[in-house]
Amino acid sequence: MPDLDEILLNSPPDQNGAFPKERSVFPMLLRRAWYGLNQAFRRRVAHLNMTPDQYTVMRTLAQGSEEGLTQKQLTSRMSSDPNTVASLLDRMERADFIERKIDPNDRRARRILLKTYGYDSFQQAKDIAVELQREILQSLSEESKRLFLQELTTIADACREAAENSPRKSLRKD
Amino acid sequence: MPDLDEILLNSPPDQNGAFPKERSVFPMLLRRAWYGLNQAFRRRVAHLNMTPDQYTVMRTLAQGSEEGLTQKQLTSRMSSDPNTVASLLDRMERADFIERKIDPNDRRARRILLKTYGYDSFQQAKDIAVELQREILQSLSEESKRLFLQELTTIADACREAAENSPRKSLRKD
DNA sequence: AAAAAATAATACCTACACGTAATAAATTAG
DNA sequence: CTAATTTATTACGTGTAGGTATTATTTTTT
Repeated sequence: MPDLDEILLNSPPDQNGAFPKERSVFPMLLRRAWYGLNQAFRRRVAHLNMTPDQYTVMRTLAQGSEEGLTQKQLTSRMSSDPNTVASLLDRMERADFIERKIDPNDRRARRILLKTYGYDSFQQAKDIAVELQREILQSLSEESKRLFLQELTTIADACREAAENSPRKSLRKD
Repeated sequence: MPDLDEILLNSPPDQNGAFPKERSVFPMLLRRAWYGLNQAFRRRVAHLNMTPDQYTVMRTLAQGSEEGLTQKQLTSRMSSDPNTVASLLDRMERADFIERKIDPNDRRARRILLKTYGYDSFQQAKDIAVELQREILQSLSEESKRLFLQELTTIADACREAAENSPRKSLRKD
């Protein structure tokens, strides 16, 4: 007795009436893609003593303004969470990748800056990231790739949207 | 000075010559989609005292055979890792969702079975999962949805492939 | 301008990802 | 048939996701 998801989304049963062994349901596919991508990248940059998420921070910083980004800005640009970003930055500070400076305009905020060592490590990791991305996207034709990235943009926005419309507990102020 | 990824993958600059604020690079999009999906689902099933990954376990078990699955099988079907699955199952056992029985044919292996409470919780979560999925995929036309799931299957496989071709450290036996 | 509300970050907690090493049972080799 | 090897799981460590509560500073209200 297949579930609803299967009826909605799965590939049709094969000649034996069995469903293909790897479920083609959307969350499962996204899971496979995300974990696969991360595992590949984690292994390829391990020698730089850097993790995939730390690379994401550096990449975001490198694209940010000269005066650095606040943790708030980082959190938003990375589609992440303030708690996660804070502990990520703790480790990156200890690793000498970045430094935190208090924002002169708002002393609650900290501006995050890439240090020289961080920037150099980032440059090396970037080549690896670009190559990995190329390898993976190569599995689609030029046309499919274009469509896929477009559709994925729509889906990513819909996921964000769904998250925002699913309140944490209660947003009521009693 | 935009990086290579931008040249390869980003949307073109807007009228002011600036790149759109949300990067359209593949890993960033995948990140947004995955975290958004999980956050939405986590919040919607929080009242069932269940996490997204625990749901994935239950879903996989519910689709498995009558005699349950071994942790090895679970790990593979979830595209996960033996360590992660072991600790996930520890918590689910304590929560009374599942039970572990030693496989009579291979006493190294444990067969995981959904308990009644787990099955009932799963049934409730499933409706929420199906609805969420519907909401998200609704953002694409029928045709785009079909194409997208097809392309995502290809990409997910390519990611898995890349991970497997990126060895952990050395696989040489000296 | 003092009190109240909002905001940036942290502290602390549980859950998960995944690496290395250990353990135990099954399989294979000599 | 015992020894070496492979295999399923666990033990333990570090890093990330994200929840609630607290702290420090701004901004708003009266």
